[in-house]
Parts: sequence; structure tokens; C-alpha cells
Amino acid sequence: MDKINKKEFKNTFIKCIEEKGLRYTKQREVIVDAFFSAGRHITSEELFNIVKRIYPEIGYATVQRNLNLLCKCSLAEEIKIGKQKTRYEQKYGNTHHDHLVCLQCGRLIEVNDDKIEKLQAKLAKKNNFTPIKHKLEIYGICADCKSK
Amino acid sequence: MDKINKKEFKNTFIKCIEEKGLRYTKQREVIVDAFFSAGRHITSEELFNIVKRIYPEIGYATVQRNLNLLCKCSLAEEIKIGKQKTRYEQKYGNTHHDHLVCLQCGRLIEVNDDKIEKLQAKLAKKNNFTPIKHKLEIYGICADCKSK
DNA sequence: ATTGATAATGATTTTTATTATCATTTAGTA
DNA sequence: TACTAAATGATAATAAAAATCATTATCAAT
Repeated sequence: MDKINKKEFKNTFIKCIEEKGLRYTKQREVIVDAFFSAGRHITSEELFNIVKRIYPEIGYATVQRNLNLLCKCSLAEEIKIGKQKTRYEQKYGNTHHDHLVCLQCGRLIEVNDDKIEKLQAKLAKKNNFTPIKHKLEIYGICADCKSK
Repeated sequence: MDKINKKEFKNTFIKCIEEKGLRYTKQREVIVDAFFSAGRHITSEELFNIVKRIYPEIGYATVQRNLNLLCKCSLAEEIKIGKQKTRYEQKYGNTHHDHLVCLQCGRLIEVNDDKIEKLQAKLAKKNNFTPIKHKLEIYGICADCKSK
């Protein structure tokens, strides 16, 4: 199952690259592989360190550029929490979710609530505002940190 | 009414400063005055430009530092939207609200929905997460921009 | 009013994440 | 195989915010 998803993920990337008239390079393959296999909320620096082990000649700029490209292909999304470095989240299949952000350990927990989504739409409508996307973050202390 | 609020706002600042064993200076007075009287979502740069007219010797750093101090006193709150400069929002009386963010003109519209707040608390609880604060931003196109 | 301790200020530098630049290399095509 | 344009990697530029530090100002004690 992991393998299939990875293949789909990569194929989506390749398709997006072709649509834009861009080129699929060795570096891009290594980056998309590593990004898919890495944790869900990675920084460009972390990804750079992983990729470097597989492809030592790679430059930081290339990793950063390709994370931006993955975002443009809707395969990644920037998460900016406070003053932290931007993290890049995998976003295959477009399943929207919100985040619980642990203020102690920094962990991001993905959550979803249809009722909240609906109420948000309603709230926007009430203000004659056309919503395009939204961001909900709840900051607090996660279960793990509480039990410590 | 405006005057009274301003007075209250300033007194709260002075009280907070005293509690921390800090000093109420001329610069601080000018800054808190200007911050209160300015629009609700100001950047440090904008505030600096306003303050400079009243107190030309003032330095940027002083304005920045005192915006941070206002935040520590819970009289201001940082709003970070995308790659924009941090904006500082007045926060007197602690009335929490969320934002509709217009992607076209950049306007911030303050909104509030009790039902959403309650569902958020519920969502946190379900994850055994203790919420401390939260941030909800809905991005889209505002009424004004749509009618243009 | 004066003094002394210390906080605040203002000018400047540093930091840090991200983007831009540019010479060189590489990919894809004719 | 050669050509055109994109991609790369090294480095510089940007920009916002924080840190530094010498000087000034505040305030309590005298």
C-alpha cells in the first residue's frame, strides 16, 4: 500500500512537471522520494539532510526550490507556526485538515471536524465573503506531554 | 467614549509596566497613544512612521520593542498572515475573534462564532489535548472586492 | 536636589529563513 | 550530435525581527 501510494505520488509530480513544460531530473526524483518517505511535517533543512545522504552533490537551493514546486503541484503545503521554520506537509488526495499544535513538544496533530467546516462556510457567507481556504490551529498541550 | 477607552488602555499599560518593575517613559507614552489611536491592524513600520511625526528622535527599535511589550501586557497581539510583515492588533478587554482575510485587498475582517468555539473545545478534548488558544483564518474575497 | 543603580533608548549589527542571481551543467528535442 | 532552455549548485541578496552596546534617562534613597 505504501508502495502504491508512493508511485501515485511520484506520478502526480511527474505529470505536473510535464504539464508545466519542466524537466524531471535525478535530483527531483530523489527529493520527491525522500519527501514522500519522510515524516509528514518536514522542514527544508531536514529534507536537505536526508537527501544529501542519497545524493551528496545536491545543493540546499535545489531542495528548497523543489519543495516550492511540490507546493505548486498541490503535493505539499506550507505550514507556518509562529516563528518556526516553514514546514512542508504532504498533501496527496487533498484531504483537508486542521492542526492541534503542542506548545511544549511542537508536535502537530491532524484533526478534522465537518461541523466546524460547515459553520465556517456559514460564517463567511454571513459576511458576504467568498471563502477559498482556511486555517485552524489550536494551540495547547498534547496528551503525551500531559502524562509526563 | 473613545477617550475613556484610551485612558483605560493606557492605564492598563502603565499598571503592567509597574508590575514588571519597568519604567514609563515619554517614548512609551507616545507609542501607546499612537497604537491605540491607529487602525486595528498596524505593522511596526507603520506605527514607527506615525510616532516619528510626534517624537522625531524615536528609533525603530524602540517602537518594535514596545510593541512586543504591549503583547506581553496582553494589549496587543501578533497577526502573521503568509509572508506579510507581522501586524499588531489591539486587544483590550480580551474579546477573542477570528479573521476573514481578503486575498485581494489584504483586509482583515474580525468575526466570531460561539458554536465554532465550542466545537473546537470538543475537538481538542476528543484528542485528549488541552487547548490554550487558537487561531482561525478564512482566506477568500471580501464583499468590497467582489463588487468591484 | 543629588546620587547611584539599572532600565530604556537609538543606532547599528546580527541573525535567520527564504529568494534571487548567475555561471555551468544537463535534459529533451530537432 | 547539436541546440535550446531549464535545472543545478554555490553564493549573494533580501528582509523582518532580535540582539548588541554605548549613552541617556528614570526613580528611589538619601
